[in-house]
Amino acid sequence: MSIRTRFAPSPTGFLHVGGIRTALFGWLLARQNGGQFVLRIEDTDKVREVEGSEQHIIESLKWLGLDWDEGPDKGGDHHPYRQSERLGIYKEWGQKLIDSGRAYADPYTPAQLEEFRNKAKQEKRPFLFRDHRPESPPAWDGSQPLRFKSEPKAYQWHDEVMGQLSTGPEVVDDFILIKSDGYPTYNFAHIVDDQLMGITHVIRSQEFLSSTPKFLNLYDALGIEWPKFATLPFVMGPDGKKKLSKRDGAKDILDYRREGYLPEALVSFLATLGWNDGTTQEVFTRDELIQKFKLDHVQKSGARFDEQRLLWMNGQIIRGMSIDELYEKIEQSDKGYWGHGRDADADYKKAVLGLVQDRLKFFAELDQLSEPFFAEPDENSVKELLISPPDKHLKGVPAEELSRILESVISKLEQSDFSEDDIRNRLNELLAELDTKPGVLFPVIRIAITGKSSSPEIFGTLRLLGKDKSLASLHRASALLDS
RNA sequence: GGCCCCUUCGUCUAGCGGUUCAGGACACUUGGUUCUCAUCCAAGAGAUCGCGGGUUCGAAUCCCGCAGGGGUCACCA
Repeated sequence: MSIRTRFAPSPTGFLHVGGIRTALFGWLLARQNGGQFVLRIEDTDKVREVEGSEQHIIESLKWLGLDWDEGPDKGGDHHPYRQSERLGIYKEWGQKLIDSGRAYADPYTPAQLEEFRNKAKQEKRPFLFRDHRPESPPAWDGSQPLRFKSEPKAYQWHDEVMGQLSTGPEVVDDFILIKSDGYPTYNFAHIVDDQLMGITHVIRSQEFLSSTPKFLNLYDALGIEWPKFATLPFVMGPDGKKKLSKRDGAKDILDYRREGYLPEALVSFLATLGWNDGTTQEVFTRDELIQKFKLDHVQKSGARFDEQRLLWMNGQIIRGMSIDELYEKIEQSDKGYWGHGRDADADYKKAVLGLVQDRLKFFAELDQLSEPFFAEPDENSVKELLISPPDKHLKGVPAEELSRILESVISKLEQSDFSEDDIRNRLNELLAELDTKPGVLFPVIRIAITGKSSSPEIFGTLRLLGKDKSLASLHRASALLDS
């Protein structure tokens, strides 16, 4: 039988890395077995719904390359894929349960319920709704909540990640199937839909673990065979204590796109957050993941989300690309990353990439790193950096000395054909002639031509800037020192 | 509070009874790559495997307690 998994977010805002990882694992499982991945929107809570969420979720998944075979935007054999469009189905299934004596109308008001709860609390015993089952419940007319009539028993089941699990009958209680507004609860709707949609593996995060026995009781009442369960541990926030949440500042996954992270990096990072293939491999391509991913290698404990590691992984992938690949990626993502170089010539931009690739960790840094190649150095920065240099080699070198060095550089480079080799040779000559250290000469040149205290290596930078611009900048710096 | 889950370097993890006084990666420190930042390469520091009992010739690995953390007990998902 072919594997079918689903990702079933509720449209209550954006997706963060936690949600994406759940989607990713389901997607991987489906793809590696030639199965299907279904996207279902669980929009049964009209109060919490946030407009535009569905589109946002779809965009996030698409960006990461997690494609689905059936979903609200593309249909499928089990449509519709929005729960709000399936209300008739839930009603029908609710009726089935009433008919078989496994559901009843809940006659209590919220105030009455509250009273039951308080009383239980005072008596220091757990509250169970089934202790208050009405003797002769009213006929269900849709205005009352429809409740599941549970048959408490101890359960034992297998979880693909957590292993063997068990609980006693005390956790199985009567819960609401359909709310008084006519919408089903998650507890009911997901079971009906998973069944109807032929979902074979229910992959979800840990907060549902303790509800599972209730679900099992409902599967049994409906005569449905249990699917396989895979419960994923939480992705923890930076403090390592609590699960990552929007409340505590978890970022929208599309923020990473904005900052110029690569989907390949996010996918690899998220997959290895709580999973590994047992080797020392750290970065995986999508295809490798599809091939190697195993649910039983998933960690049981929560993993902290470490943005440092993501940054490193993104840099790794950027460095692994050819210049043409890198160029295309940036063009496709957002030309705005170029900033000052937005309108420059493609070949020139590629040459710039050749120099900055090694220090580029995410695309949003590109403007800052590449600025010297597109804009004249800022005079104030040049002045500042030469007169009170943070550079340890330059510290204490008198202005007259710097001025003298700059003039020698100018006269030396005026004779150069500005090939990289020639520049190197001539500057090496100059080092010998002036009896200065590279630690002094090179920073002076760097500051003069870039206005920055750090930049790519000096010979390549000079070559790419070209003779005219380089000399002009050197002249300007020299004049600044003299003034 | 009841129930359930979890517990190896700061972080992500390898490890599934012996070849491990615990291996890799991120981060950190130091050195090298004519200069900076970065990359790359080396090296270094960093975990008495939550604690206490067992079982065993032998335990991070099996069993039992305890502690700590988390989750859940909604007409939210």
